[in-house]
Amino acid sequence: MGSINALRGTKDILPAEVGYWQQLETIAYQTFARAAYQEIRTPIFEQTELFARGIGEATDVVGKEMYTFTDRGDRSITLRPEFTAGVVRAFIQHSLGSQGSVQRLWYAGPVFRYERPQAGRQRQFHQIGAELIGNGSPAADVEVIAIATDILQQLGLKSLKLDINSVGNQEDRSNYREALINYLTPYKAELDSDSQDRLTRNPLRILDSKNENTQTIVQNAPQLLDYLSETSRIHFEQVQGMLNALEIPFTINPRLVRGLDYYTHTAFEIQSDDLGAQATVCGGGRYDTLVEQLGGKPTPAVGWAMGVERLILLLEKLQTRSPETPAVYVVSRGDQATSQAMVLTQKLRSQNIAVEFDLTGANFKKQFKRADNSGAQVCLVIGDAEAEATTLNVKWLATQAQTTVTQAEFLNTIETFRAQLQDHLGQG
RNA sequence: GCGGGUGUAGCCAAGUGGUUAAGGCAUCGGAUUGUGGUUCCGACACUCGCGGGUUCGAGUCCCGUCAUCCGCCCCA
Repeated sequence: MGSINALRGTKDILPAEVGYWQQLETIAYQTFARAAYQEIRTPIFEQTELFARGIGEATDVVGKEMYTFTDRGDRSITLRPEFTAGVVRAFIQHSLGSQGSVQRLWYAGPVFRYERPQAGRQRQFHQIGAELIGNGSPAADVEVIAIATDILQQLGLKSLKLDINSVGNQEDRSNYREALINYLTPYKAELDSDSQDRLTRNPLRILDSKNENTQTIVQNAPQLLDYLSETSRIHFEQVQGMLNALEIPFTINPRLVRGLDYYTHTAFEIQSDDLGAQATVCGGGRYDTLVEQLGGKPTPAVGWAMGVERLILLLEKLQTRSPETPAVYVVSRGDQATSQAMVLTQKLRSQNIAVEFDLTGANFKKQFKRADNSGAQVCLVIGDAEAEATTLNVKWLATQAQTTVTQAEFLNTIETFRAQLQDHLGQG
């Protein structure tokens, strides 16, 4: 076949499933609006250095998953592998925090990672996320988590688990890192090969290895929570207290270590049991040093991102959504009739009634068959005879009841017609 | 990047080296040239993801490649 297909790891979102996307986007948009969050849109590509510095050179995302290329001006460009770095860059560039005010931001759009695709993992995928920049209180962490759980709940997604942890501040973490390396080094030979590599590069990630042997070794490792400073511990406890007050169930997972370098203090993840290996549906945390790291003033911040495709997978399992159907199907035959029918159709549409117009001019049998398949409640029919008399037939498909009215009268009583449609909708 | 499974029409598929590649759904045409959801008839894969090889003969076996799925890694 000489035809061209969508690239590996990319997908077309077809009409049959786009309803789920719209549902998700609508709910997210309304939830953000209620919480006084404003949308921000940043470029899809940025200087490579932004991500290298922001996400961390040692991370897998930067090390092996970025779509990086050189443009015609010899600049190194990268398709965004996540939103936070770009949003923070915009925050700094436009001095959004200059008044010392809090910025509550949300975003939605595609991101790109060069990975091997599997269920719930694509090379171009979509995220919806929130960033609260300029406030370091535990209440900020909780606000952001509450918005995430609110959205998921409105989507009707049950059996999701919220895990939280604290990775402390940078000092806590470097102390802990040292302790962990000291503990693990004697076992080095017994660790799985991935974990051996991570021992120097990113030892905290060894904690969540899936290798059984590694897990038994890690059982007795020192705990990150024991290395938290007084202020870090208090912060974490306050977060937990407020989550309890909001009756948002959570589990403390001391092994939860997120893969991006910028996290401090609170880290959290929301997972589903119904997605196989790619279980995380929402991930986020606090990142108090990132703004400064990217050249801004020291500014605390917290945020999360949701994976849209993974949520859609869950929604599809949960619901059978009927596709959008028109209320009215218009059938016509003959040039004059078709012209009159088109005028009627546009009038109805301008009155906010959903109308599908049959363009085929085929015999009435065919057109009625399509009318039936369309799911419309009512058929408007204009043939040669009706065109001659400037009338039309109104046929209710469920009852087969058909009446003839003049086109002028039909347009004058369009509100009555709409009410009849509502009645039929109501009977469902 | 590593390990394993799969790939026949728009969709679901039968096919286990031998004449013209079952069947179902959907679609289109007709029976019924102005009225639907039923029924009946007909059409719909010069070819089995793509390329090469073995063989008298390949959808079927082998190699490569692409895509997809599962797991690892990682993340949303």
